Amino acid sequence: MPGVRHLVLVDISGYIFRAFHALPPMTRPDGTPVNAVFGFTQMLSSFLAEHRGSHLAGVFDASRTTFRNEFYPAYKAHRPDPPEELVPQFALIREATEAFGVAQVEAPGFEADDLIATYARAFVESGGEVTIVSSDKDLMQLVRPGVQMYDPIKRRAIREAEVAEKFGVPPNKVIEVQALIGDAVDNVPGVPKIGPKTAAELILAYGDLEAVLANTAQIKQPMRRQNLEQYAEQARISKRLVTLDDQAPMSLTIDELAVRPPEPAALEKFLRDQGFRSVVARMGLGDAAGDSGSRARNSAVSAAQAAAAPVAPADPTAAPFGAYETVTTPEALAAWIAEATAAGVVGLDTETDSLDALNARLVGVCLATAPGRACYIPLRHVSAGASQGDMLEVPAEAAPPQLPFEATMAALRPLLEDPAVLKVLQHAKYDLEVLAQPGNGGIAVGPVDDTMLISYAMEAGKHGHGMDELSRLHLGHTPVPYDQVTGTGRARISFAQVPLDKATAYAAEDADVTLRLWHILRPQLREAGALALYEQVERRMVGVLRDMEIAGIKVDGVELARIGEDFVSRMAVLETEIHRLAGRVFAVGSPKQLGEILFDEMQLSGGRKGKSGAWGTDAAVLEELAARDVPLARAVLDWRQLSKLKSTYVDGLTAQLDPRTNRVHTDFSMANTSTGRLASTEPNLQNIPVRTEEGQRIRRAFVAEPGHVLMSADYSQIELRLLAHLADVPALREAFETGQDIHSRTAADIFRLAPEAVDKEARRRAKTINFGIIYGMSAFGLAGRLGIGAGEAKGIIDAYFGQYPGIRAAMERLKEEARLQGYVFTSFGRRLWIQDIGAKDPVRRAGAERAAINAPFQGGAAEIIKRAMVRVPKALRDAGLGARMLLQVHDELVLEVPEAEVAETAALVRQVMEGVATLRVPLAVEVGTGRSWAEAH
DNA sequence: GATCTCACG
DNA sequence: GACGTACGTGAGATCG
Repeated sequence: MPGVRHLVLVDISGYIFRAFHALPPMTRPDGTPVNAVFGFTQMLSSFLAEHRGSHLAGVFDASRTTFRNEFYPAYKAHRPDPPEELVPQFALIREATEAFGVAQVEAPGFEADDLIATYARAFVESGGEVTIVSSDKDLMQLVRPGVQMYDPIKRRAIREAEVAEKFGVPPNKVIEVQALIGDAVDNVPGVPKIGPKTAAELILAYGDLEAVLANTAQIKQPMRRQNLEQYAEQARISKRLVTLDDQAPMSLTIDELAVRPPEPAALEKFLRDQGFRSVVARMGLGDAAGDSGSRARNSAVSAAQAAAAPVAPADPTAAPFGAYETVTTPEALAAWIAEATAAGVVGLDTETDSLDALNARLVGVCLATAPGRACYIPLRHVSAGASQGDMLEVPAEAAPPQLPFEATMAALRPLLEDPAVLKVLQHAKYDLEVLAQPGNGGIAVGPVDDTMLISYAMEAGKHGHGMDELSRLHLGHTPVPYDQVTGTGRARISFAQVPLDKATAYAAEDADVTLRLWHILRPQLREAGALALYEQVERRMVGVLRDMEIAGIKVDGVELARIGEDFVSRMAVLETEIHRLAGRVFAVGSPKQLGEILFDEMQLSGGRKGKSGAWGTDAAVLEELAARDVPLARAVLDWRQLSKLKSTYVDGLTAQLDPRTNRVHTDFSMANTSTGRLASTEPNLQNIPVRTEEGQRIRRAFVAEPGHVLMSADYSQIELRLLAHLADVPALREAFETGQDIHSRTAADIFRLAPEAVDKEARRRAKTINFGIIYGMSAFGLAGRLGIGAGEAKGIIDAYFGQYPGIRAAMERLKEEARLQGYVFTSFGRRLWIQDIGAKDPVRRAGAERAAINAPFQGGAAEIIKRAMVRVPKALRDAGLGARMLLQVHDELVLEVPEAEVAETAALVRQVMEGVATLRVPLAVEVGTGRSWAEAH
């Protein structure tokens, strides 16, 4: 607010250590570690963008010894030296502070905390307000009216309520409580056996430390009373140690802390020297903010917004919902198009008769130009009574009045393709595919923002990203449910049959909600540190995946049918055999009946009941029985394999085949996984069989068009490379750098074998543990998988951590980070929220900790391949090559390549894929080609 | 609709 | 001392 004096005090010394431990290692191109510097610049830039005060200072610790050591020499005495990787960062952070134009405050003999106390007091006395940027509990004693704290990592304010939650007492009683508790890390002794709960209880009961000490006689617990009496003096010393001195010398006057604007050129130079291009872009410095298209858009948007601002600065949460217009005249249409063009940013939604974008018919289009202001343009509605079959030839008098399709799309095209008008959609890929179809206008919509992806870029794993959920979350509004408009089950009607008033209420609201969400979420990208991820990865993936889905992949349906017949006849033989071995006829596909036969009727041992009380009969159980010569188990395993392949792949894929092209088109979902991976549905083409001979036959049915081959390019050991990078394991780095077999190398290291002495079994064990590590596996889990005792497994794990000590530390760091913040980061800065990390149930919490360990590896790999997917199509175009990307399977890209261009394409694809990230280890890509996917692999 | 099972990385 | 035990997905079948 203008006129209010507001001092921001940044506890830089405190922040440095926390950022160093919270962030994954990062280095400058010259090898200097810079993760804390990066965290600091990122924090400072986003904090300052949001909360610029009138006065600003960065506060540092000047020296290790302070006035407290004079009366208590042990205070903070055995603090370890800062980690080697942190030392060079101190000076850089000073430079950063300078570059940001932030005044620096320090004083010999005083801690940063004392200076913060001093400046806060002085500033409040002068009538201003103070925000302390820190999460240090020792500063919480300073919170009071006019003084608040702000936790820069959790990004939340710390006021009286938060302090009371932490200490159980109000801020003015914090030092009393701390005096009793002490602090092991800082060597503040406190009173033995008194922890946070007891201390708060005592202080609440008696008022302060001296009152507690004066009334020990009343304390019922003998040990507690005795400790309080015996260590009274120690408690008094503790109180002096934790009490901040608000009369420290002030090296700068308050006036000298008045905010001065940073010098952009100096700041940009500093940031570029560190390689922090994303921070440069985020701060709008220099010319790093994306391609020319987005610049054109940005300027157009800001110009339009500036023009529109005095007219309708509608609050995205406050404007009323529901007053929408149905557009049925050319004049109204022209007015909406003009309004949207002038606004520069427009909410857009399409209504269709199918969720399958490639076969959907466009039924209507919605535009939203401001919160609460939206319209629906019906195009292909039919009479409510018309059945689906009538839709194409419905009598003209039966349809509601609406604009003609072709002319309307022609009128909309300039708007939808206007590079100066940003189109905002929820789940843009769907609408873009619909509109790209020739029968639906054949419009190439752009530029586009996608609220679903904006949300996903910031909060993957925290919640879903569907429109209804986002609307409830951010707007506090539940949109009209789709089912309420069309009905459900047998009574469900096509959207084309929905009467125009109901259709408008539903459809225009979607566009309205989408635009409102954009107004709220888009500005958050910057402060969430997710802007680069969104702009450079997620946003560009929309078009890439649209093209892949439209391309599809060819499947030999005739071959599939042959395979199916073979499977059916073999299943029949097996079924007869199974019934004979079981002694009676039963449904082989029923796990319930199978369990009863094996464990009740045949009385076999080794059965396990699940939580529902049913016998478990999964493959692990049956394999165990088969190994004990139970022929029924083997027969069922064989039957199940064929059954799975037949129903899911032979029949499932056949049903999805487009009969005109013999291709299947999957739908890649972009915002479903908690790790940043894609998922593939209807059909899922990311789980096509590969591991068994029978499964390979399915894969052989995926083929290239004549004159082409399929090319498979997959990242070799990408997650283990990320492990070597993230945990910085010299042995693993060396192995990857020199192209050794990573599992053999691990075997040699942990079993202490000469390289030539590593046999298959040793390698297999090492492989199991290597993968187990990135899943957070326990000794128990390893024992189960290796079929060895828990003791032996523990020995192997100990040997592993002994050889690769960085790994244990990295695992602990990830768990701690997740516990502290609720999320972890990938190496590329994506935030992945970990569900259940704060769960009371220890089993669920342990599961969440494993997820926290796995997430950066799975998520990091996902991000690497996404970056490659953004670059490969452009590289192919630039090189004049005719290959198309068809599929992504987590670490693999499948392309369809003209036969004559195989060698050139392979080299280019590999070069792009290997070059998308610079880790401490090289990326390696293996490329194969063949007529079928099986051969290419 | 919940549960089990199994296909993939 | 007991608990349960490797991460992330999607699809099909059975059963209540």
